[in-house]
Amino acid sequence: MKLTRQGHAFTEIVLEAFKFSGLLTTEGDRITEIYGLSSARWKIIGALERSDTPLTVPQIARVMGQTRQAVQRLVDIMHRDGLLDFITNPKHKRAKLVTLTSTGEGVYKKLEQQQIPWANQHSSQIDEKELEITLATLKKISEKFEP
Amino acid sequence: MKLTRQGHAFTEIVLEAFKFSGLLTTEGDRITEIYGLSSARWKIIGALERSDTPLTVPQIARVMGQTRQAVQRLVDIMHRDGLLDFITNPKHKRAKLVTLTSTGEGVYKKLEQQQIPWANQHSSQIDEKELEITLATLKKISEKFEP
DNA sequence: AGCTATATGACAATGTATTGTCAAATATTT
DNA sequence: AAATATTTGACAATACATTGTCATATAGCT
Repeated sequence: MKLTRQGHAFTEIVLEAFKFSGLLTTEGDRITEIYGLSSARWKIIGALERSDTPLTVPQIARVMGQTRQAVQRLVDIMHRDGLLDFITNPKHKRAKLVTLTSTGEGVYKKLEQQQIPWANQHSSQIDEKELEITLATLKKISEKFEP
Repeated sequence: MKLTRQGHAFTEIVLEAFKFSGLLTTEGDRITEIYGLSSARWKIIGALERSDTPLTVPQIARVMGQTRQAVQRLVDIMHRDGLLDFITNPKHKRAKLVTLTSTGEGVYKKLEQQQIPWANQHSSQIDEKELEITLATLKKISEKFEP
């Protein structure tokens, strides 16, 4: 059996996504270092900020496409570090809702101030239409693998 | 400061790439499990197969966008498991060239037989042009972060 | 209401990846 | 040719992430 033209492009996209993810993680680690954070922890904060409502640990995990155990570990550390807080969940006795403390908010705002020009700069040379297609295509593909 | 429209799309692409990478790793782990492999080890084999010439550990790492230490660790394990071999590098006394053993070749062929229909199937519903744009865009962005 | 299935937190084991350091090999500069 | 800088393998420490298991909470079904 042979790869179709689409199958070939798909395969290359997969490999490029792995590489991209690794490079971005390094970049994120670099940006967040001075705040004692990391890419992984930044992503947790980002997921909370981007959500309209407070989230439980498993909900954060689903948004991020990760396991709840991985997220739980990070959330516990960040709680210990004073970045996150747990509030009672009226819907569930065990699954508390995770929120940002004011410290966590502060760090997020600082990082946002760096992230915005970073994103603007790195995307300025690329056609907007192409970026939209890339995003839509990645989402379309991702969906197929969501549990 | 605010995100430009491009900056916004860029940011979403970054988050989607993280998610995509995680989901694919899970998928790859599932596919390779019966051969005693994993996504990470499969990627090593793939990098060797895709290259015209034998590669050293640091070269594999650069292709994959990872650190040489991470790759070295996996290569050593896979050598111990009989999947890879080291051959003398005329250009460098320490940096040996990594090659696939016949066992490693065999596993790769088996995995390829699964990967090809997998890639064809998941990409069949998506416009080829969109896939090409996605790949080109990801590559364009990735470049900016290569060390 | 009671029973079953699923979701969650806690804990442990393992795999994956980065950072840091050192000595040896190679490349570059002077 | 010699001095200096970079690359590489080896080793260690740490961070990140998945899988598996158990007890408990919730949801769904009969």
